Amino acid sequence: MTNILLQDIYIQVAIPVPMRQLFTYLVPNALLNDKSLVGERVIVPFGHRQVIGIVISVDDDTPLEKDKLKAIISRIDSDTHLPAPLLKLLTLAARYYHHPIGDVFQQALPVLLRKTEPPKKPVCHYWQFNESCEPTKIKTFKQGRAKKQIQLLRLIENHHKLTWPEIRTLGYTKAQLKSLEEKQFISALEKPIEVYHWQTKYLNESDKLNLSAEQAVIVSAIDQSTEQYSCHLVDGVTGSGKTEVYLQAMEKVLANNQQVLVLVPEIGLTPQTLNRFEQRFNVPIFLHHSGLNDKERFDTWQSALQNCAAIVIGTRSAVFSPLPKLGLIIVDEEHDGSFKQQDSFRYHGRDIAILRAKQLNIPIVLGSATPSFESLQNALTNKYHYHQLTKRAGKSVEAKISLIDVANQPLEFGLSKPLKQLINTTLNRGEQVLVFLNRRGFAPAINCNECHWVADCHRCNKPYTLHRSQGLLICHHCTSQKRIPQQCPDCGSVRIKPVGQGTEQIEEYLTETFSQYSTVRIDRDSTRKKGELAKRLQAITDKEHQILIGTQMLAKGHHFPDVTLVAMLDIDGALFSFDYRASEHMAQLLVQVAGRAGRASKPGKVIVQTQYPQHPLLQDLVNNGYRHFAQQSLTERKMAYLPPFGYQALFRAEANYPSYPEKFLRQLAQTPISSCEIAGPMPAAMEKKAGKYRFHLILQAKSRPELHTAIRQMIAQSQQNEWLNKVRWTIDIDPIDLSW
DNA sequence: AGCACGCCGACT
DNA sequence: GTCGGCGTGCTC
Repeated sequence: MTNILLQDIYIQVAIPVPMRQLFTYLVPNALLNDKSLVGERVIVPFGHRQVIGIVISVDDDTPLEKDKLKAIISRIDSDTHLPAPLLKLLTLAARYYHHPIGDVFQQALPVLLRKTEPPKKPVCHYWQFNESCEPTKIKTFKQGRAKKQIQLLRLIENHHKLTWPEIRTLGYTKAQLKSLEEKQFISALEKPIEVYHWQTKYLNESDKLNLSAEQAVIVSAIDQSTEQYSCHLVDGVTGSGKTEVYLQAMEKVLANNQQVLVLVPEIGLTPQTLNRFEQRFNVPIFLHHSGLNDKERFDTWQSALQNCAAIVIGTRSAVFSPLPKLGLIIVDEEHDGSFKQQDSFRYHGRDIAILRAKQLNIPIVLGSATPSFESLQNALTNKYHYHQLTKRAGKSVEAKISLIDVANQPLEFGLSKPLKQLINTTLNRGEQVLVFLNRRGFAPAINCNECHWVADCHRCNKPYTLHRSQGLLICHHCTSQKRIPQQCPDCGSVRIKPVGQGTEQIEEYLTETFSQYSTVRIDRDSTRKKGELAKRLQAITDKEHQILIGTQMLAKGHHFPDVTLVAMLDIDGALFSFDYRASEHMAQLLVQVAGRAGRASKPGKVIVQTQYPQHPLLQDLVNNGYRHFAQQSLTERKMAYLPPFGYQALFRAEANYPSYPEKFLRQLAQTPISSCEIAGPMPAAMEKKAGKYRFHLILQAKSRPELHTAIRQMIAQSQQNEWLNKVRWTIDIDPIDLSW
């Protein structure tokens, strides 16, 4: 390592370690060329190993001791150079969330960029119906027994072409595909992905709908601000035509040869969304979600970067797609909690999207039937353009919500008599019923009827959930499993019984009670298998089932026009939660579930079972609707300086011993800071989880700058904290779930 | 997060 | 005697 060969060029590199800093390196003369280093990946010596880092900036001087610096080993020169705006976005995000910058880059980039060898240029593999094969051969095949293959063939026929990721998401295997290919019903095609250029036939006009007056106003508002930042909140009930607004807003942007980014809450929604977009636009569309493997994700990333993708549809992390010609961002179901990452780098996909739109000077559209209170507040104070879609397409009416008081009446498996009667009459009319219970498993606990012993998970100190179909007790907090005990370990009694109801139990009960009808359950357990969710949803649409039971999975995206009765069994928990957001989430869930049901000719009805029918929150929601409810809650939050009127940060610390996290946070709370309130340290609502003891410290300020200054002071102080190395700790900016 | 260094227990 | 347990400290 001689310094003679080195020119005075110092680069700041983001290294994948959990440290809130950049590392400075020298660049040997031999590695300099006319390409800018900024945004490039480099291999650097780091401690006793070599790692891949990303160059954040280039300087010609450094305050560090120059002879202690190391030189980079090599540059990974390829076509994976990060565009400057994305680099800036990630740097800003790291600063805003006070998260280690190396980790921010690592999480935002596809895993394959962690490797030195970048995979080759993506090609698009797809399967197409073979027009030249004999119709008679197909006819006989379709009457045959290879059910899955027949379904798949039909799908490929209907879609003209399907790619492997799409086929896999729909629940089919490579084997089934190969088999169809061997029979020559379909053929595999591949083509290199090309740079996208606007073409006259990019739009399928025949698919286009006429806009209502309300919709037209929104579209023209967005169209008028294409060259500048503007945020549009589209507040519209289910079926009011939000998607059509998105599509027509995208039209101008695509015609302008720009790219569009669409964020959706979960993968469950992507195939549908893709379908609708593909029918309208003849442009390359790429998906980005957790169902893709590393190669596929990299393909999307690369295609976006090379301007081969016109539209990227994806979940939370798609907000970091490199889109050099991004012209519009759409965040669908913006209120959805899944936009917030709930571990390590706790960013909010929607908020990053807004930051990105501001940075690029482009419009962004947030859509929801139940906007988050933050967004509503921004709309009411004119930070966002607020658009309401009040009319449902066609003549359908919004479902009416009514309450059933269950405080003084016996329940059978969680269902009241009047509710059972309603279910019965609805089924007899030949209509479908949806029973909603946000608790999977058979029962949320089991206990001993003699000594009141409860089976608790020892790692979390919380009751095990009984999963009877699997014959197991499963802890929903740490996923640990245990056999069901035959005897009470305390008193030896065999009278061990389930307590309370979960979806599994309700399904069993309803199947027995209404045995002439078919029942289907939709929750994480019953849809674990790939394609199972799509299959069950299709079966519901095909009216194979009359009774639908499910958790909040049922509240997302899908519409069930033949469901005319929605029953919500247990929402009381949210009425008395210490978490001030619980009621917001309850209201959103209720309105979302209600929106799943009914159509013009058959309006839906929503029944909520509650012990507290007079509770002001419920009364307000039922009588005055979501928006009034939201405004009431916002008034209350304003008085208490709660978000969005105050700004919060949550420090979490955990360790294997209960005293460490508390001591660490107590010392952290001693940091001299101004204009911020500190609450805690207090044990987390789940003090013990997966064997670790957890404490919280909440910081609250009346302005963001004050909050960030205080956090910076506390981070600086934490270096001297004597318990620092005994705990793991993280910062959560704008925390949503305070319970863990 | 890795990875090395270092200082104590149960093995051939 | 030493293999390896994981506590501690460092990384431009």
